[in-house]
Amino acid sequence: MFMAKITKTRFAPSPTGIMHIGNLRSALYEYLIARSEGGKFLLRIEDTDRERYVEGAVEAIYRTLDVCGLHHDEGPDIGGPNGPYVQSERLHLYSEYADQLVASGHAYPCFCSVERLADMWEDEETEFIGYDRRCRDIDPAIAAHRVAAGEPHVIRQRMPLDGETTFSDEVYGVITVMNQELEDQILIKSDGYPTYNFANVIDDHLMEITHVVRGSEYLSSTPKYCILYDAFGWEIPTFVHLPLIVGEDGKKLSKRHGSTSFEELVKDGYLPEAIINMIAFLGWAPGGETREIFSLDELEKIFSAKGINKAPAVFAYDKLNWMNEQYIRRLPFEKWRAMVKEIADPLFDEKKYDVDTLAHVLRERVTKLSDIPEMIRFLTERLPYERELFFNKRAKLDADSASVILNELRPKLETVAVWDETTLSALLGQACEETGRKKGQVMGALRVALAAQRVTSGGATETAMILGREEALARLAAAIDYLKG
RNA sequence: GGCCCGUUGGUCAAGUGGUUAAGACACCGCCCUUUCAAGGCGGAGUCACGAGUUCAAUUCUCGUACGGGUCACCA
Repeated sequence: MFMAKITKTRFAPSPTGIMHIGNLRSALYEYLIARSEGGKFLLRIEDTDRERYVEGAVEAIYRTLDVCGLHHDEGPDIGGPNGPYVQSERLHLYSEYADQLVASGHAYPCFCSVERLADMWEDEETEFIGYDRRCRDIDPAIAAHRVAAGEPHVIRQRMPLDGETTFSDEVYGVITVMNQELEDQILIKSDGYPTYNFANVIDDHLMEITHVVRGSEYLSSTPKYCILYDAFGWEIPTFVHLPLIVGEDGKKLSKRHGSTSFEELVKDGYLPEAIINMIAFLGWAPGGETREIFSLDELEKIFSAKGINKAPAVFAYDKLNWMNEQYIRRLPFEKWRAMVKEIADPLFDEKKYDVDTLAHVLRERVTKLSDIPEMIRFLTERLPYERELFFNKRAKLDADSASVILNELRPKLETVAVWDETTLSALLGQACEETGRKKGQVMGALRVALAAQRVTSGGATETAMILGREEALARLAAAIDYLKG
C-alpha cells in the first residue's frame, strides 16, 4: 500500500546579493505550490560560490521571506529532518556522491588547468561543444593515482555520447535533447565545492523535494540533471520551470528598469502585500476568474501550476501602482494612519497638525508611500501665492473676487467656537447663503488661500482641519494681505 | 552560431475546432464633485506571418519572422 507522497518544494537562493523580484517570484510560486497541495516548503542556502558571497545577503533573504509571509517549514534557522540546509555545511555529502559516480563510471577526474580551458575557448576553429573531454579517457587507475598524489582536479560528469534525453516539465511539456549536445559539466570544483549543477540534484533528492520549481533559465541544463538522477537510480522529481520576468523593453529585468529588488520597492513606498499580489499575477492567472486582488491566504487556496504561462512576462510598474493603491485603500485605518504619521511627523516638525484628517484625505490619493512628502509639502511649508492661482473658470472665481470673499470669511472664521469639520462646514455653507455666492467659489477661494496651490489633497475644510486653527487663520491673513497688494 | 523555449490589444491575461475572443492596468470621453483624486458609466484597441489538415481554424501540423533562454571551476 502506497502513501501519496507529500508535496515538497524548496526555495534555494544563493547569498550573492539583493533579493531580486525574479527570485521572490520563484519563492512565492514554490511556496504556493506546496501550500496549495498541503505540502511543505523549505529554505536552502546555496553558498557554494565563495567568491560571490555577499555579507548580509542571508539576513536579507530571511527578512524578505518573513515580511512577505512566505514562512518555511524547514531551513537553516529552524532546522528540520534533512539538514543541514546550508550547502557549505554539506560538503562531505557531495564528495561522497561524486566518488560514487566516479566509481560507477558516470564521472571522472579532470586535470585540465583553467589556463588550458581558457586557451581552448579562444580556439575558434574547434567546433566541439563545451569541454573537449581530454581527461575523459584517462585510465581510471592512473587518474585515481594522480588524485591520490594530490594533483589539482575537478570532477566532471561523463555524458552519454549518443542517444537522447527526454523529460517532462509541468509548464513547458515534454522536452527532448540529443545527448551529444550535453557538456561533460563540472560536478566538483577544484576547491572541493560542488557546482550548482551537482548540488541541486543531491540536495533535492536528499531533502525529498517532489517539485523542483525554478526559473526557465535552467530548462536547458535539466537534461543533465536527469542523467544524474538516473546515474544514482533516483526518482526524477516533477519539474516546474517558470517564465522569465522582463522589463518594459522586453529585456531581462535589470537596474535600468527601476527598482527590481524587493527592498528597493518597499523603500519606494510599495506595500509587501501589493508586491506579492503583483508578482503572483506575472506569468500566472487563475482560470475562469476575473478578480485580481488576492491575499496570500487566498492565493494558497486557488493557486495551481496549471495556470502558469510559458511566455516571459513584462513587469509593469503601472499595474503595480494600481495594486498598491488598492492595498492602501484596504488597509485598516489605524494602520494607514500610523504609516502617514511616521512620514508626516518629521515633516511637520514641531507644528501641530490633524493626522486623522490627513490620513483620511491621503488614503484615496496616494499611489505609493514615497509620494506623500511631496503631496503634503504645501501643508508643511507656506508656498508663495500667485494671483492666477485664484482663477477658476468654472466657479467664476478670480483674484479680485477671491479677495472679497476671503475678507468676508475672515471674521466668521476667527470667531468660530469649535474648529472641526461639522462646524466649519456649516459655517461656510451659511456664508454662501448669506452672500448668495456659489459654494464652489467660496470653497475654492479658501482652499487656495490655505494651500497656495491649485491642486491639493483634500478640500477647503479638510485643509483647514489639518493645518489647525492657528496656522489656517495665519495663512488666510497672509492671502488677504497678498491679494490686497 | 548550436541547442531549447516562446508569440491573444501598449502591458498582464481568460478562452475555444464554429464565441459579438472575457477581465484588469494604462489611454480617451462622460457623469459625480469645493480643486485633484477616488467612484460610476462608456469608448478605442488583439489572436505575428505563410502554407497544410478540416465543412470550419485564433485554437491542430509544418515552415518563416521576431523575441527570449542557454552554451562558466555562477547559480
